[in-house]
Amino acid sequence: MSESGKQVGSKRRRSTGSPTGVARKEVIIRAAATVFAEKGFSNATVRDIADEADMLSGSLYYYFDSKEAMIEEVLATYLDLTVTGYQRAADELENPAEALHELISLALRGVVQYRSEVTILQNDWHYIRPIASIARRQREVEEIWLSTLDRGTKAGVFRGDLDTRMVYRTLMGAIQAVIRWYDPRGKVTVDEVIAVQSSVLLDGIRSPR
Amino acid sequence: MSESGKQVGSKRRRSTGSPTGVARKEVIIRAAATVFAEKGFSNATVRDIADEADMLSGSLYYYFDSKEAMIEEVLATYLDLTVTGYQRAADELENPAEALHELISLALRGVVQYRSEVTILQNDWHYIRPIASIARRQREVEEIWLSTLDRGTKAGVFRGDLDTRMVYRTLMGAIQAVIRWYDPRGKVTVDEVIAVQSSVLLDGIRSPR
DNA sequence: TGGCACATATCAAGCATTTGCTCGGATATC
DNA sequence: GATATCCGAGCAAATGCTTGATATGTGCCA
Repeated sequence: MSESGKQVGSKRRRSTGSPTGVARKEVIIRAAATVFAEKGFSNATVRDIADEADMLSGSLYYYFDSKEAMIEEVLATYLDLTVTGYQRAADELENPAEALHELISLALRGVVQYRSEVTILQNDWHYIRPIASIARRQREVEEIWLSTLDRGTKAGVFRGDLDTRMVYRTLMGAIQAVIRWYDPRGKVTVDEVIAVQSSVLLDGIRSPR
Repeated sequence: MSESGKQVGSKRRRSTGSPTGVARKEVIIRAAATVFAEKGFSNATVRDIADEADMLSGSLYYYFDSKEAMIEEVLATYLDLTVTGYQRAADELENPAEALHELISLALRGVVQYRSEVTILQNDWHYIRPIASIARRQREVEEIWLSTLDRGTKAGVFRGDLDTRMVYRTLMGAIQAVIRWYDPRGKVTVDEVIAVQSSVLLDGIRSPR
């Protein structure tokens, strides 16, 4: 928020080749994401972030109003992508089981791809919860999942004896916890994780034949 | 660590009635647990803890060497109770499905009962991971669960096509996430949560008949 | 019983460091 | 020369922890 017209210089490039304008801001955001994920929000210093972005801490404040404004922008992009991704999947797939499988798959790929963002979102939940713009988007996510689950229950594909919201939270808990143990450099592939989790979770809520 | 003979005064009680010795230490530990859970480790100040324990920050250092020593003791008790509880359940119940059901149930009750400790364990995982004594106990927990799962797989009760460790982490993720949404003052009882989660998770890994 | 030495427990004050953030000025680009 | 960008220095507040003094209750011996 409170962006002005400073993007004017975004297309310029100084002879040294170091980024300016929007590009520089992106560098800072990436640096902040890395540092926040590594040390946690309140333990990461603006000096750490500046180091990672190859500048001095004072210079950060040319682009951001505060440390908190940085975390907000770090998470905004990820949440936007997530919401629109879920929305499309839920809209396009009529079969509720297929839709849910796709949601689970998308969620897991997101967790792996946006490792820093998800880590921050979990570890610094206390800090983040009060930020309205982020809470709103998480509510949107919840609604998409809930409606998919409800759709499946009404269609008789999913068991009807379970509280939908509780099921949602159970699924999300299992999925998001992946961030704490999955090692992208290890032997296990994302697809294997998707296979195991969607298998366990889907079988757990499917109607008994 | 490095306790001397200061427990001599544990049974004493000064005329004011304020606790001393071991009792006072317990008060501080409870205060620290509350504050750490509320604000996160690095954001909680020793002055916050002292306030909660009705004393001045300097006095804390009569009982503890450092702020980090406090979080260590806060978690030690909870982890001890958890490990022994799991161990007994796994030993006593021969039927793997029953044993796993009991483990899930114990875990969920623990999450609700030791809310502060579990919250800390999750939010400040970065701080805590390096603490050897805690990492060791968490490994013990993992082993108990894994052996129960393996037992069930060998007995044909649980599906054999899933990586056991991945299943364990999926279950644990779902269970521990409960801390973020369960409200003990709400309408939902712990038993209902146990019912839903054990139902979903157990059905998810049970062998198809 | 009274009084004294002692260990326990807490305070009050403050020190050194770290932290988020500010600001005037330098530098480069057009 | 104007604009965009970044530096360098530093300030005010907060934080973990230390320290010397002080109070409080206990055991002991005359």
